Amino acid sequence: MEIATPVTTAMNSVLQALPQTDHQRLLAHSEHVALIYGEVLCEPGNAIPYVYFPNDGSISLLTPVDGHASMEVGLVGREGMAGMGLFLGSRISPVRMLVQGAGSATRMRANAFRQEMQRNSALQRGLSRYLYAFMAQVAQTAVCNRHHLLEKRLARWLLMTHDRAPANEFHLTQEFLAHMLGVRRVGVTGAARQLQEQSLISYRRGHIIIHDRPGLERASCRCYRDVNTIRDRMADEELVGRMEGEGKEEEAPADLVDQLHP
Amino acid sequence: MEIATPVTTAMNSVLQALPQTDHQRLLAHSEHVALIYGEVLCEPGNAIPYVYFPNDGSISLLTPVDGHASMEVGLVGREGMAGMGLFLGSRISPVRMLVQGAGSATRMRANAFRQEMQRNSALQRGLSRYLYAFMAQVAQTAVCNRHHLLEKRLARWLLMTHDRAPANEFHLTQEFLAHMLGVRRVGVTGAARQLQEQSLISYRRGHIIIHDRPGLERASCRCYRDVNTIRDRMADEELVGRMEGEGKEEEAPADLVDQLHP
DNA sequence: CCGCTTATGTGCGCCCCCGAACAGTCAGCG
DNA sequence: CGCTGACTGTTCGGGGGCGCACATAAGCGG
Repeated sequence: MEIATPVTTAMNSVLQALPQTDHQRLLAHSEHVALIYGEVLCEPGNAIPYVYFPNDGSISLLTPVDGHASMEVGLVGREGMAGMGLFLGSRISPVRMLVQGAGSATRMRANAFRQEMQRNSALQRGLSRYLYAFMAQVAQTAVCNRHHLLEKRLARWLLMTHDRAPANEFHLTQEFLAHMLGVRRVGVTGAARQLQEQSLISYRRGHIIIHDRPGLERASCRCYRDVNTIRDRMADEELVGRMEGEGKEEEAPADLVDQLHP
Repeated sequence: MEIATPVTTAMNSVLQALPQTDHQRLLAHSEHVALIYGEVLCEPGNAIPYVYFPNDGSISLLTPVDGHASMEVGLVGREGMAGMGLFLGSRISPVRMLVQGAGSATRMRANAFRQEMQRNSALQRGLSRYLYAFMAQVAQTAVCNRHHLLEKRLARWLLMTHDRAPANEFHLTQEFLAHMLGVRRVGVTGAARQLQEQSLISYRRGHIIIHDRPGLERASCRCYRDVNTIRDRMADEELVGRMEGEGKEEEAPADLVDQLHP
């Protein structure tokens, strides 16, 4: 199951999965806000003012490098929440939170969230599951940065953004893209042109249109699929867990040699 | 505060921070095991048989790339636990768990851990805090992979391993190192020689000796320091939180332009 | 229609790292 | 003592991405 193709009336998945009463109480302490392209919701090292549950659009999490530059390590859409530091017991964000795809979100003040979280075990479970998937995303980004060509990474990035966007087209400059991917703008120019020559996308002065999603998936590295697989497996496991209770354990050791010399 | 220089009689920090009664009950369901260099504790996609609380030595977490190769995204020593998937509600590990520095650990079966975790809120808090620091480590690895030269990344890796090792020297081949860093072995040969020429380390047939730790820190990229800073800030925050209860919030928006054109 | 800003495109030299193949060297063991 | 396997060192061409500088073009306000 994918995040599904963009729809106009989306709703945050974490909130949606909550029992009705929990959901209502949480909404009572929240507000609905627009996410504006380029807006910075929190700087690294600062206290987190709000947590955000995106409905559509997406929030990019950026880690600083060498004190000044910064690049994307994860992307939050309606499948999750931005401000997970609070969930883990810190008021301080280690990352920059940047609106990368315009849209809307439900937001909640830090203190309200902390209180709600303590008494709402369904919310805890939902966010734990999300965190598992998110960590897989960050880890995959780490290896992807190291191994894959820019063109494939760009394709993956566009797919991830498209999954979380309300439409097939969105505002997005090459300068911005270069910043996210941690490369030069001219690098993006070249990679984007190659995707355009394959009729997968088209772009024009900060406006990108996705034409051929399946083609884009083929042009992307496996990381896109692998991250989705891990997320969906987690979701399946949750369902099974609810139905049959506790499962059984399993051993699975091997040796390094198998990896180094397959 | 650093992880501190290696000592012979170390104890896992997460366990140590628990109240006496919690600690005892947890140990009653655990066992002490040796960590053997090169041992694979869990393969990605498999059920997690045990969680490990290292006392000394370290466990490397590896994410697969393109289905076969895999490289390190995080390192677990006595500051944490391996098998965090269980903490987040999944029985399945998304990463390979590989013993990278020989030593010892306290381990616990998956089911026992899940039961203990549910009723032990001190353990939950401790692991949440650790997870926060660990996520920062993974995120930093992602940007580090993208931006920093091999020599600096190697220095960082050696420092991280040294922090978690019981001695100033440890078994470690260049082939292994190349695997962790996601580069060719010959690349490691060159980078390691440069560190050796600066008298920071010496190595010989799978045996590395750290000679000049401060020098190694200077040769490393800032990522080493930055990750430690985040971890320590989290620890401080926890102490303050315990003493004065709830704090106050803070706003901190800015604009992307500040980042792109500082 | 003009000029300014923003966004995209091109060219050039450079260098780190890649892939592959091969040579040297130490350790352990029969 | 010599064999064998494991570990380290060297070389070569190639290419992706870098930093820099400059050229073009689309939007926008006056």
